[in-house]
Amino acid sequence: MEAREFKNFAYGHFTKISKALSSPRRFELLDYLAQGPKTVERLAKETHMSVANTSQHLQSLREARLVVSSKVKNHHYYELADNEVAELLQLTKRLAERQFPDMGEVRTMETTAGGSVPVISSAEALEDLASGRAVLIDVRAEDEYASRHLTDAVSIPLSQLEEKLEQLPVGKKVIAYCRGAYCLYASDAVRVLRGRGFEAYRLDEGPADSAISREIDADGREIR
Amino acid sequence: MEAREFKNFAYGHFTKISKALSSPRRFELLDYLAQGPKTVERLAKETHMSVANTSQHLQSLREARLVVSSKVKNHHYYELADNEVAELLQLTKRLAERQFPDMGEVRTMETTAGGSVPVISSAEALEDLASGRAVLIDVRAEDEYASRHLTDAVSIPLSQLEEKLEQLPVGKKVIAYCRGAYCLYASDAVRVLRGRGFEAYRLDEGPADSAISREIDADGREIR
DNA sequence: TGTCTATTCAATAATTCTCTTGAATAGATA
DNA sequence: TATCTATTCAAGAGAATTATTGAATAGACA
Repeated sequence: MEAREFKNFAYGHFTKISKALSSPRRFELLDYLAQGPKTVERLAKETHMSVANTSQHLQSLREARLVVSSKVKNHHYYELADNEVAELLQLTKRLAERQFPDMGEVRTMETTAGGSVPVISSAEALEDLASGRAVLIDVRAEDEYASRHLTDAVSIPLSQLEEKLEQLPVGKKVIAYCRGAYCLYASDAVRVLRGRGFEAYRLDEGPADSAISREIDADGREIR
Repeated sequence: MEAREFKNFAYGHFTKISKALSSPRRFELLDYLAQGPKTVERLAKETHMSVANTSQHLQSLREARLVVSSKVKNHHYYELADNEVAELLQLTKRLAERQFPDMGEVRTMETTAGGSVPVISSAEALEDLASGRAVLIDVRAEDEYASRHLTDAVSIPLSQLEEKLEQLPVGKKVIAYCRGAYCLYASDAVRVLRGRGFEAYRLDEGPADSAISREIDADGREIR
C-alpha cells in the first residue's frame, strides 16, 4: 500500500463518522437516540420525517457504525453503538455553541420564551436536592426515563403533568429537566408549574450531558 | 420562532461543524494544523493538493469556525480555532478505529511495513526516559517541534537524521515519534536507526494525542 | 514605479447527497 | 391461509459539494 493510498484509507474512514453526523436530520436522530433505544416509527414521529426517510438515514448511520439495531417482534430498535458517540455529539454541540455565540443567545431566548422560566445551575440544584429543599422531575417520555435518568429524579412526563400535580410537594422548589439544553419540554413544564404557584426551575442539562451527579441506567445501576 | 424552526437553527449549526470535518481533504488539513500554524502553501505541499483547492477548503473550515487565520507579511497563517477542535479530531479517530477493526490492522501493517519497526507503549517509554535508559526524538519538521512537543524530546527532523546521528548516545534506546499513529515519519526514522545499529522504537502517539506525560508549547510553557 | 509572490475569487463539470414516491419484504395476527 | 403492520428497497428529480482552471487582488521588494 502506497503512503498516499494509506492516507486516503485512513482519512476516508475517519470521515465516514463525520459524514454521518453532517446532516441535520441524522444529528437529530442521534440526539433522540442518546435518550435510549427507539423504533423507526417512533423516531419518524418525533422528528416529523417520513418513515422511509428515517429508515434510510438510520441505515447510513448504521453503515458508519454509529448505531446498532436489534429486532423485537416486528419492531426494529435502534440505539447508539457506543458511549463515545454520545460524547462526540456533546463535544460537537459544545464547540458549536462556543464558536457561534449567537447560538447560545437564541437558545436562551427560545427556552425562556413565554416568560417565567428561570434556569438553575447543576451545582445549585445539587445543593438544593441534597438538603431536601427541592425535588427533581424528569418530564421526558416514560421509556426515556426508564432507559437512563438522573439520580433521585421522579418521572412525570410532560403530557401527564397536569394530572400528577398533587404528587409534588407544596413549598419546595421543583426542578425540571428533559433531553438537554435544546429540548423545550422542561420549559413548558416550568411554565405550567409556575402557573399553579410552584417555585419551578429548569435544569440547563439533560441526562446525556450528565454534568450533574450520577445517572441510573435501565437496570437500576449507577453509571460512571 | 417556532419549535421546528428553532430545531432547524440548532441542528443546522451543529452540523456546520461536522460538515466541515466530513471531507477527507479537510480532515487531513486539520490534522496537519493540529501540529501548529502553517501557511496555505505549506499545507498544499504537504497534502499534495493545489493551492487554490487548499485555500478553498481552508475557507470553508474558517466559516465553520474550526480554524482562524492571521497575516504575517504576505503569508496567511492558519491554525486551529480552539483546542476542542483537536479533541474532536482525536475522538473521531478513536471512534473510527474502535468501530472499524480493520483500520487498526491496516495501520499497524502499514506503519511496520518494511520490517523492524517495534512499537513502544507510552507507559514503558516514560519509565525508560525517567531512568535515563532512553532518549526521545521528535522527527517532525522543526517548526512543528517549536510549536509544541513532548517534554524532554530533542528535535531531529527526518530529513536531517542521517547527518545528526552522532548526536545520539550509543547504547541507549532511541524512541522516535512524529505526528501521531497515522504518520509514517517515525517508522522511517526507526528503520534508518536500526540500520545503523541503534535499538530504536516508534512511540505509538504524537504530541496532539498527548497520552504521554506533558507537552511544551512555543513559549516553553508546559501544557495541561 | 513595476514586478513578483501568495492568496483568493469565479466559473465549470463531475460527483454525491437528500427527500419523495411507490413497491417489496418479512414477521405477527386473525 | 389471508391480512395487517413495520420496515426496507429502488428509482428519480433537485440541490449541494468537490476539484480544476484561469483570472484577480494585495502586499513585498527592487
